[in-house]
Amino acid sequence: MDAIDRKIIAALRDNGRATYAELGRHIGLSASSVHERVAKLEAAGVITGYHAVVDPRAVGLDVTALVGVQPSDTASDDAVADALAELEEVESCYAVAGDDAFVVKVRVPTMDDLELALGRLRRIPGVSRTHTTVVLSTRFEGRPNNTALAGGGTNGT
Amino acid sequence: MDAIDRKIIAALRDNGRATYAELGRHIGLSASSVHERVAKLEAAGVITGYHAVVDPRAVGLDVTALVGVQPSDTASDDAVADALAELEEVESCYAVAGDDAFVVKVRVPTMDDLELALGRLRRIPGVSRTHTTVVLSTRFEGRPNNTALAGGGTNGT
DNA sequence: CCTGAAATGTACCGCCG
DNA sequence: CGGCGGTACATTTCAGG
Repeated sequence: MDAIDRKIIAALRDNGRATYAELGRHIGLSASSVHERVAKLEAAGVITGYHAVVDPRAVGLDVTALVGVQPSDTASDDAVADALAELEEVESCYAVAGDDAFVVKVRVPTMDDLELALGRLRRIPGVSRTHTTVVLSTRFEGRPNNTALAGGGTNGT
Repeated sequence: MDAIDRKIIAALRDNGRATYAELGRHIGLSASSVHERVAKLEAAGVITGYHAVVDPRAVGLDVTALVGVQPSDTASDDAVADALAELEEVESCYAVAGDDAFVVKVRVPTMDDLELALGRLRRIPGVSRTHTTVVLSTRFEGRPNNTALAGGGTNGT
């Protein structure tokens, strides 16, 4: 993982559909070399996938909420996390330090759906309490973070 | 925005580098038709971009935290949001209802860097208080949510 | 890491239902 | 209007050096 890999990663994070030829031109490498490096980055698990990003509101997901989930002592965290993963409305799930065991991001079409989703959350065996923070607006999200990339990386290999 | 568009969106969210030919085969449409539909979805702002997803730990971002930010009364929320956007460590920023005005997701290499980042956060003019929740593990993140896609769409046009 | 060449895919055209 | 086929062009994806 050298400076060229970091450039490739930055470029692909910016435009996941960039062609290898395009990347090569931008970096000063042949398309085949870029292809080979990308394949290695994928195989090494550095690049985990490519995804189209869809405007949530354009597909009717107008309500976002961050929900703290507090399990009762009787349930294992893993079991609760698995149950959370079953709920389609739960987009992300973090195990956290602090008052709650998990914080999840929920996205639903309407407030009514949020109420339904929270009901489903609370019906999960072992969930004793939820603490909901409604998102009023998303200022920015999933922005590239090159702190480590620029700083010269760790050695994954 | 019909059922075919929704299939295309779902497929591209799953694999953002899928070729038009591939999408066409999977859906039962010619590559040119898929190309035209995707172009329209991009122009309409439904698909906002394509991005490679990088394993944060593979690039040395080992620490994640959710930070509630409480501005003082003297600063406008927009000014604070702009200042938050200046910090590279801040990956996402949500304006929220509740005790805090914003919740931001911060990613940094180490705990020391988290301390530094929180210091920078608090030095933003108008930020009076921060409340940090350290993420112990990311169970899943940015998962597709087809609640609305499946449920029949809104009319963006 | 590059060159070269065959297979594949894209992008744009007019045409059709 | 949306979908289809065809074609020149670009890209991918091998081989080998």
